[in-house]
Amino acid sequence: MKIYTIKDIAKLAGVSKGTVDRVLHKRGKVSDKALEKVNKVLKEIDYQPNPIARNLKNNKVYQICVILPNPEEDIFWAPCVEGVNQAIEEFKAFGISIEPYFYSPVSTKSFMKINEDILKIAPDAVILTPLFYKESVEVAKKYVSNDIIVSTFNNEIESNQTGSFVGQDLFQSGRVAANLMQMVTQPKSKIIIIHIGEVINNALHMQEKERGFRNYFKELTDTDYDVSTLNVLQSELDKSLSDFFKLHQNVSGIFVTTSKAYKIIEVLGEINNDKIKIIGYDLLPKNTDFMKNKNINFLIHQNPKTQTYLSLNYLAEYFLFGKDIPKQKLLPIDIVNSENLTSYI
Amino acid sequence: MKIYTIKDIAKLAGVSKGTVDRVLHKRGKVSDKALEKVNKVLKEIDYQPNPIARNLKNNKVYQICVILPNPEEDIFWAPCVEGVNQAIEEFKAFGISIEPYFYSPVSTKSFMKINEDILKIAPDAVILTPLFYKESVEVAKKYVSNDIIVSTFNNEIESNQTGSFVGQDLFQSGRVAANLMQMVTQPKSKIIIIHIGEVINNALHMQEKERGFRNYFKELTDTDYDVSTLNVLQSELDKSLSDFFKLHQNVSGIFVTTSKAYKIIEVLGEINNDKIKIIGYDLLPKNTDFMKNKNINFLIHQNPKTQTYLSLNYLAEYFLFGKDIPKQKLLPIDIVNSENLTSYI
DNA sequence: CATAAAAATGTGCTCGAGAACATTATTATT
DNA sequence: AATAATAATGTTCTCGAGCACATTTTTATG
Repeated sequence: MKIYTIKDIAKLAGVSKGTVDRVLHKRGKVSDKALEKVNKVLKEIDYQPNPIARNLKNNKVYQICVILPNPEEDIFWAPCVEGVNQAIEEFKAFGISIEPYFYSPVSTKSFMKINEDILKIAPDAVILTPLFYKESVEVAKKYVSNDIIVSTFNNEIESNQTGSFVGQDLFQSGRVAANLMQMVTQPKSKIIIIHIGEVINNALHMQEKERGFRNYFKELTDTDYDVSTLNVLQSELDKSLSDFFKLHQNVSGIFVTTSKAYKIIEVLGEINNDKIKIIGYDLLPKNTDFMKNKNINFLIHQNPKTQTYLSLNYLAEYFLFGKDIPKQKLLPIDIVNSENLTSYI
Repeated sequence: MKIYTIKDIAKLAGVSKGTVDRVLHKRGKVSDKALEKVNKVLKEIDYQPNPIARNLKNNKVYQICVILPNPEEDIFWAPCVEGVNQAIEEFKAFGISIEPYFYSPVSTKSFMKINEDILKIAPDAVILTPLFYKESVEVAKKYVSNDIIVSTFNNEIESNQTGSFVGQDLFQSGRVAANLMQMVTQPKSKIIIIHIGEVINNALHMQEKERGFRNYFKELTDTDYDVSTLNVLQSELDKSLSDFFKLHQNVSGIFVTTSKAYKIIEVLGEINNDKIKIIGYDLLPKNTDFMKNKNINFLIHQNPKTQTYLSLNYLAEYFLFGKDIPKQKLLPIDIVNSENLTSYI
């Protein structure tokens, strides 16, 4: 394998490297004769500019801001910080500066405040999780009009996003949960979908999961399951759940659409012990603990760490080597049980 | 964020960049006074050499050979070729030359032949799958003594390997299968472990999976399952299986330790239709087809493409940027059902 | 045909690390 | 104290791409 350089091409074409450069970058001022000579050589060889040399001259420090809900308020976001830290370590020697910024997941105000601050910093790119949909669309627009690349992860926004979206197909992940639920319960069972939130928000992602879950059972023509939905605030879970159980007996499966499945066990008590099958999301320590004692049957891993790291990786490779940023990357929907749990953490 | 260069350090320490370089690389010929001045500066700042500039001078083309069983003879290896091709595309501009070589998975002779050829080529690194254990240990030793880095994937060898091993914890993956089997069958069920091979070989990996599978059921004190093992040649499967079923009635689960689960359905016929639960390995087209019509319940994804790509990635980053090669990387044990299948391919 | 204007082409510098080579300072020996 | 020997330090070149600038060639105009 021979690596061709601009100098090689110049020699082969019988012109100077300046001319080759003008042809490669279509900067004009090249005679038809020279153009032809260079193009002929380019057709014969497979020239690819050395990405390392190309970058050397460009000794700019690129700045990327990652805007995250504070993991101290919602531990779900903690792995994202790990992803950020990993990327910081990996890319700092290449002149990529990455900084995390935290807002309160229950306060749109704090979210807007952080974004204003970051607009003033004027980084080269921002990565954000559109927890608050409307506000996110709004700030994304502002960033883009200031030539700041916007990448999103976890939740998508329908907007003229300039970076990537990294996440999961939530509808499909609902179907995955449904398939698992079918496997571990008997036909005609009673199943509850529970949305547990810290605030009552317009969370599209919960609805998508429910849609997928119900869609799967709707397709099963031979058996019919009794699926109902419960929408509760985390703080009111205790009362809501016992009220619900008074009305509905013999529940055999619970699908929790958020990362709060452990709350269910805390309320039901560990006495449940595999009578009611539970499927939830995310490998929070509390969830995995309950998984180890078989109180939670399956968890769907949304891989927040990889989501964050990958988003950063795309931006870094774009800045450093001019690689394309993929518009959308859907991560695998990982099914976790008590046995493959450790292989994911 | 300020990126410090050798020049910066030289200026701060009041010496020339030659002296700084000598300190950094411990090449001696530095007075105590100068050493102290430079070290003081180095202690204050976080200097990391620009990996890009460092590599620029070293315009060597690194050669990596990937030694694979021929995917035309066993389609399991086809994704590995994809992984190789992806790596070729990604790294060729950086001066990393990657070439796949194929041997017959049923012929140790062809394996040895390929390795002799590659020893003559004398690449910088080889990646191989130790399908034939003894022979692999032998060739690995030869490579290492010729200063050729050896990485392995899929199967590990206990040898003075100089590169990485990328694979899965096979014992644990057996446990994963067992947990799934328990979920989809009733207590006291009859379960068969089937090893289907193209040749009767000393395949450690099948045994590891069986060990894990049995280990899980042994731990269940409250219920006891009837687990038996069947070791068959692919060509004799039809007869062996019907013989087995004559002796054993009411089998409710089959765990296939290789990628040949589809063979079982081909023999049982699609009439089986969920009576016998089947768990197997690997997303071969034939397996995934049977998964879509719910004839196979779960597949464990060994991610051969990622295994190959990752092995190459480790080597590339080692050659290009001097990163450490991790000794061992265990990939997640992915559980695949009909719904998350597409998210993996 | 001379000269200016424009177009085409070539040259040389930059980036940061690293090392060969050149130069200066210090020590040893007579 | 003069000179050689050695140690210490500084200077300069390399790598490939890219671009500013210098130089040469071609075309236009009187």
